Amino acid sequence: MKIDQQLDYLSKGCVDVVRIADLHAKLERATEHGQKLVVKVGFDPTAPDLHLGHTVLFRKMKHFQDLGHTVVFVVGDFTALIGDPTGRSKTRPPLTAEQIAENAETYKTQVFKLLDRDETVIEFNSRWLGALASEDWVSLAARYNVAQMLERRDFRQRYDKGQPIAIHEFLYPLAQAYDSVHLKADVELGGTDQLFNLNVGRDVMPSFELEPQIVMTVPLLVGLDGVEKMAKSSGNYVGITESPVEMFGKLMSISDDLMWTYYELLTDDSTDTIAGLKTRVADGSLHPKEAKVGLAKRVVADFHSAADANAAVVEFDRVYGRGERPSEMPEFAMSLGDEWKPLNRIMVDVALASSSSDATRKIAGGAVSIDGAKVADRHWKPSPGEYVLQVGRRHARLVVR
RNA sequence: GGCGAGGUUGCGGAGCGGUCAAACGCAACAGACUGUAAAUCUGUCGCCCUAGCGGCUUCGGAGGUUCGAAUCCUCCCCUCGCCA
Repeated sequence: MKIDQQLDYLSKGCVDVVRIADLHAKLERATEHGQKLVVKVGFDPTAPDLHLGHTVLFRKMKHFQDLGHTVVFVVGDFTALIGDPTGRSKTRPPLTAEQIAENAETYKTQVFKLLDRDETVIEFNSRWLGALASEDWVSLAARYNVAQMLERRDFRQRYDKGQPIAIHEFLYPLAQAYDSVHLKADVELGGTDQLFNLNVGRDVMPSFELEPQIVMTVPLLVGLDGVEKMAKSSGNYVGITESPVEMFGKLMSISDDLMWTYYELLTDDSTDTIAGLKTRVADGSLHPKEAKVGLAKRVVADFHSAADANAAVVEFDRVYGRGERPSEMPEFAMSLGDEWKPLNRIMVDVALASSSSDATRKIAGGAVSIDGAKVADRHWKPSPGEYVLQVGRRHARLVVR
């Protein structure tokens, strides 16, 4: 691949690249001498609830791996003691060594769905940060100054408002920078919120007689609603351990506009390829739905398998295209011997309604059907057998004995 | 520390003694249309039941005045502006 193509591939979707010319030079040199770049990415060992948003960064790591570079996955077990002051001022509860190990393990299993296990180096920064002597910390701290620290937005704001900034908070960026020094990083990747921290590494490295690392940031992924950033708490996320069918369905529900962002951040397609698809959709030669199916299949295949993705397409088509029943639905059993339950209560049990009042409304609104036939009576009495309860397109199977 | 504004159903925001489960907008949910897209239109949007001009719990918290309070009084808690 030509250097320019490499640059294009590596910087696709990135918000910041500091600096692109330096990256160009490094790539050139690496190619010439057959060397690999050391690409470093740090992770807080907090409980990972991974969703597609996190994979944007993983994928960027993969891109470097695709071009033969070495990716170092740094678990910030030492820096976690400080707690990154970025963003909210919430103090994080300290993690035990077991928790850290466990979280790191979870990360790994998820991350290796995208990354090549054999080509990824995993490090814990306590290994070198924990070994620093007091003199080393003094020396490290001497390489940066307060004015530089205050360039960071949240430090600046707090300082201006007279809110406290604990001294140890300044150590976080420095420790992270030292990671880069220790690893002799060529590139450090992170989210846009990490820009300052990454730049500190860049600033400090020359004083250790190292070439400053290239800093690259990837954006936050917008959630399914197309508005808020993807977050579990907003309910607009796709968890990477979700089933193929769920994942596929969620991706099919995004807007056409959002699809392009997802193409950019969740696939390895080149910017040219994506631009091509966009043109074809615009001129009508490619149906937007097909473009979306393509996207959804790719994502499902990444976290499951191609076969799972194909099965998800078939299933999706059956349920939403032809309105047939899904092959799998949550199943619930009830026994007629139990206390009598009206339909609205059953719906709550079957998780098709949040309360019996809600269920009643849905029945009154004509949204509920049993075995495909609309029900208007909330006192529907089941007799032994198997039923498919439905609220809109949501299904549940009820087994009565 | 001083002065001022305010805390209402997911959010925003009306209401200022009864007819208030509380206007309106957004979000959400369901229906129509469709490509589970967008846009649009319709309905719903506290909880409970044997479903009724039904019962119960809500308007920061605790008391009180009233036949009756989200609305009035007292105390408390919290938030936000401005001045020190």
